[in-house]
Amino acid sequence: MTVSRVLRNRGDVSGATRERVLEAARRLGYVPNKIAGALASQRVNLVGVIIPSLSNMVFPEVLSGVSETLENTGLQPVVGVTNYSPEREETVLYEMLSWRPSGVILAGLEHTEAAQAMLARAGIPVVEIMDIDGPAIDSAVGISHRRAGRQMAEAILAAGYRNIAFLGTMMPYDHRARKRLEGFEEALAKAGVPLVDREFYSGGSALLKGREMTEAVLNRSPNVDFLYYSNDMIGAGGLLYCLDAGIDVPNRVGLAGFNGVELLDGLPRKLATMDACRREIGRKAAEIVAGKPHEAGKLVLGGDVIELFPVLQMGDTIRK
Amino acid sequence: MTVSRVLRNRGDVSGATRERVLEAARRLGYVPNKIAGALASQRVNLVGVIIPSLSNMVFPEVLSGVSETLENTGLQPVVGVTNYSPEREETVLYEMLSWRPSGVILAGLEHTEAAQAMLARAGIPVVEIMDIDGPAIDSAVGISHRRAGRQMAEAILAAGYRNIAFLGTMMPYDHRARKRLEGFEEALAKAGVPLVDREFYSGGSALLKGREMTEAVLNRSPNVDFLYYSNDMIGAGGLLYCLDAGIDVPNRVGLAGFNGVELLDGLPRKLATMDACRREIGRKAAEIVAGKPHEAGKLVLGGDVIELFPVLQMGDTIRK
DNA sequence: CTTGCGACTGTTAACGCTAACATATGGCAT
DNA sequence: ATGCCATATGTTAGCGTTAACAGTCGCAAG
Repeated sequence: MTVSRVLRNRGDVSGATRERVLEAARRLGYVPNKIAGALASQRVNLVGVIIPSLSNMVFPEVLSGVSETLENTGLQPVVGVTNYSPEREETVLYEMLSWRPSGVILAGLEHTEAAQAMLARAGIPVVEIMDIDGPAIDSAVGISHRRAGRQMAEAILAAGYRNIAFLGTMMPYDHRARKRLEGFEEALAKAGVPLVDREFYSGGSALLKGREMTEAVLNRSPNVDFLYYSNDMIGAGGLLYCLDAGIDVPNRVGLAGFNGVELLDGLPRKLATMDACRREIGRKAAEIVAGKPHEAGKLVLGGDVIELFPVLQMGDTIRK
Repeated sequence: MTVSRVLRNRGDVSGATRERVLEAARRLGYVPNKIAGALASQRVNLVGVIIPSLSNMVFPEVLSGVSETLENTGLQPVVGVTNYSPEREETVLYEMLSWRPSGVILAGLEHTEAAQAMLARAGIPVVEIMDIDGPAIDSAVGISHRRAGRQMAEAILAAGYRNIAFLGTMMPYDHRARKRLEGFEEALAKAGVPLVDREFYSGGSALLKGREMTEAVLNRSPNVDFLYYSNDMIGAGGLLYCLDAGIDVPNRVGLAGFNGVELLDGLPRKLATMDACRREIGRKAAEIVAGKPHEAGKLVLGGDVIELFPVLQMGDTIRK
């Protein structure tokens, strides 16, 4: 018990004993067994973070926000990756919940029924991030992708473009890209402007795909004067293609992406985009998880829904 | 006990009972408590993976390799990020070991003394990855960065460049970048060619930094005819800068990076680089961890050291 | 009819900690 | 001296599983 007290800095232990314990622990290379500790205390300092992918820069940045905020709370993030598969998400979630974490942060509002049931019964704070266009299980932090799509459409229309094409991922489970496109088309429709062309891809180097898709669209639909990309990486590829091909950007063709990735800063011309508040989302989500247990000891049922507002960055690829 | 047997598919249970158990579990939303399970069975299906960063594409790719291989073994990776800080690595490692994982995979051969002691005493497979230029605690999978630096230097010299500059990260703890530079300079020295200039950076958008550093170096040392970058991202920035500035690549100035990132495929010209075998390293490391326990039940002491050999890709930025 | 065995289910004692309570020890006011 | 409190340490009983072993039952072989 005294050892336990020393190692957790809890309760009174005399300086001399504390020293003796620490010295012995050091000498023996003793590492406490958190498994036993967690079982006994019914407390686990882990927070599950479930995201679709690590290979674009967006989720790692969310993760940074989470880690940053969790750092001083004694909580530790444990990440799981789903590859945009709902079944995989369910499995990962089950695995995580079986370790009884103090909270779960996961991307999106769409989950399998079983996953939703697990989350609802888990009795811990659950924060769904990135998206707020839909009902949340508990808390949510994110932006409205539908609104983001609308806003971009409005900006493009205001700049006078009328022959607009969409280029994006094929992933059927990238709900946020889907919602952006929906909002985008909705705003176009309201102005009586149809989407002239669309092109989808999956896998591969996004930058390269952006080039290829852009070439394909411009060849197929020579009258297109604006390309809206579902993410900045393919948008950057498209921009590089246009510059190579000597196409006048933004006069002959305008371009816009989504996310506001750092990479764009190094490009010859700045791509128009909307920053998705990734780091901020991570921070806020972590705050919710870290803050919840304090609230009167008993878990509050209805969670908070925090909407963030991405700002449109016009860059150099939409004509003024 | 019967429930435990059903849920783990172990031992004999009649079909009827099995069904009843599963149905009850479903109805109650029962999620087994792995903490208790792990304590009782002394088995934990987690593998700690400790890496310096998630924000360049290199470690996420290693992670993919690890996950891929672990997928069919019942083991689950748990990642920890150190931000290139040895102290943080020590903390993360301590935290991980306190959950008694089945193995640890961590980047690099350089660790604090305490961390080395913990690893040596942990009694589990330990795989140090990315680098093999130095003594390993147990197993290691990686490439020789010193050799990689040498190889690149030799290729550059063979192409006839003589006024060579190095551009890289400042991070004092990026030992692998340091070793590459050491190997590079060593090979140059052997040919009697000194490094003409060097420039370091830290933080910020790598692509943008690459541009800025390249501009700075070319202004400061106009006679420089080759730029060796410590990673592909800044190399790509440099390449974009040169193209923008109308500098003849590879004749007036040659360029080379390191890593072989996918991004390069989308660039207007292909940057010379060396692929660091990232995914393969992840796979091999995971195989070692997954394979170890089988070996006669008792942990083998001396681990394997697996050297991989990166291939030099000349791209379009070294003259033939 | 007994024996033995396989299929199935149950019992008991850990696993290594911590919450909660119990017990020493010493100082200080009464 | 007495009681009382604070400080310091010890004792006990779980936490929810699983390993190991102990039954029970039915059936086929001897």
